Amino acid sequence: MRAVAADAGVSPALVLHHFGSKEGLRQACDEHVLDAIRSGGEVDASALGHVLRAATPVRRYLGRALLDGTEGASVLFTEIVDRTEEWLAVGEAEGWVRPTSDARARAVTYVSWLLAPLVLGDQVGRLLGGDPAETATAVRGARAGLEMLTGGLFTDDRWLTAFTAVDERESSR
Amino acid sequence: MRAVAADAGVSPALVLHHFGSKEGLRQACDEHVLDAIRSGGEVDASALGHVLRAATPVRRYLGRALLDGTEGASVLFTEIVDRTEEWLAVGEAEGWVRPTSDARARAVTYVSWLLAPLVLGDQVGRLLGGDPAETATAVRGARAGLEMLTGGLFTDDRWLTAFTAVDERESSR
DNA sequence: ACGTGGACTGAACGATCGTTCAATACTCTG
DNA sequence: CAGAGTATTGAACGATCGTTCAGTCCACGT
Repeated sequence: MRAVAADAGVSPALVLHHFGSKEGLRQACDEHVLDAIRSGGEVDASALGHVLRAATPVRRYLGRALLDGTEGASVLFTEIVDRTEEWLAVGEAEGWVRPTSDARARAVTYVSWLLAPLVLGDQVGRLLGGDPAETATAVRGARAGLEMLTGGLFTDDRWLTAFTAVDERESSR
Repeated sequence: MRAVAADAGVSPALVLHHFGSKEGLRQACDEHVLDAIRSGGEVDASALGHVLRAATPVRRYLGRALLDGTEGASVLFTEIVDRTEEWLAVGEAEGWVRPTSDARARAVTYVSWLLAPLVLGDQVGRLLGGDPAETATAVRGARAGLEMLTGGLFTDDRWLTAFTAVDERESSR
């Protein structure tokens, strides 16, 4: 509270006066960040660019909220997953998305992948180029990701079959 | 400190006696979690199973450490990325990994994808089945991920070209 | 001009935090 | 059994936390 007030150049008491409590301020921050993300058009996979280009503070805050399980963040996550699942279903029907055995799991995993560089932004940025706030860094990772999603990373299904074997061995134990 | 001591059934003073300070306890936790992960054999992509099956508290702690930029967690992240890049290079040479235009970015993105369900474990678990601690839930997501990496998600390169177009338009502005 | 309401502040309160310290209980070695 | 070292504790200290409150300053409608 005192740090926030100092950054804003006001007294701690004023922050309380406007937001009621610390929790009130936190909810206001949630709404602000969530609105900032949603305002980038419809919340679906096409928002990729907006999310990746989001300013670093917003990225950090969203990552923290997602991890802490904030109610607003959970709602946003579910929202993105639902729309992504629909979007992938359309693609499947139109033939530009491969069929899957578990549409829900694929949508959830896809979204978590989409959000991964966002949550792990500091780590990714550190290894991909000095400035984590630099857009070019995020773009570089995004291109690498799209390459993997287009045509795949592996040329055969050796890891998929290996995983299946391991999984069956584990679960039968 | 007091909560940790209460959970351990001892006094707060004893925790300080053993770990010196709160920071000392935190570093000890870092080492414990990191060792627990590393003990699952070599730290490379084959550790996928171990990481995914790690107990939920460890997962949560690692996620938080990764996000907070703990030194130990940063070292671990870099370590995994380096070994993954080597591993992918071998696969590329042997023909079971597709070539890429940016090996480093691909390794970083791959690792962040690997860690995503781990960091976002609560969200993923919530949408994939009631119990986030349940192994079956993580396995379901892992299979969906491997499917996407094997043969790809998209059947053509429409999104890759679309992304390239958007990126060039943005960067020329 | 006046007063009413909201923006805004400084000081303080109680709670909680990490930490210190003297003192006690316990467990070995000689 | 005596003694040394370790484990363990309760109480307290100072710092920081979110919050309260009485009061000041300022803008604006009548």
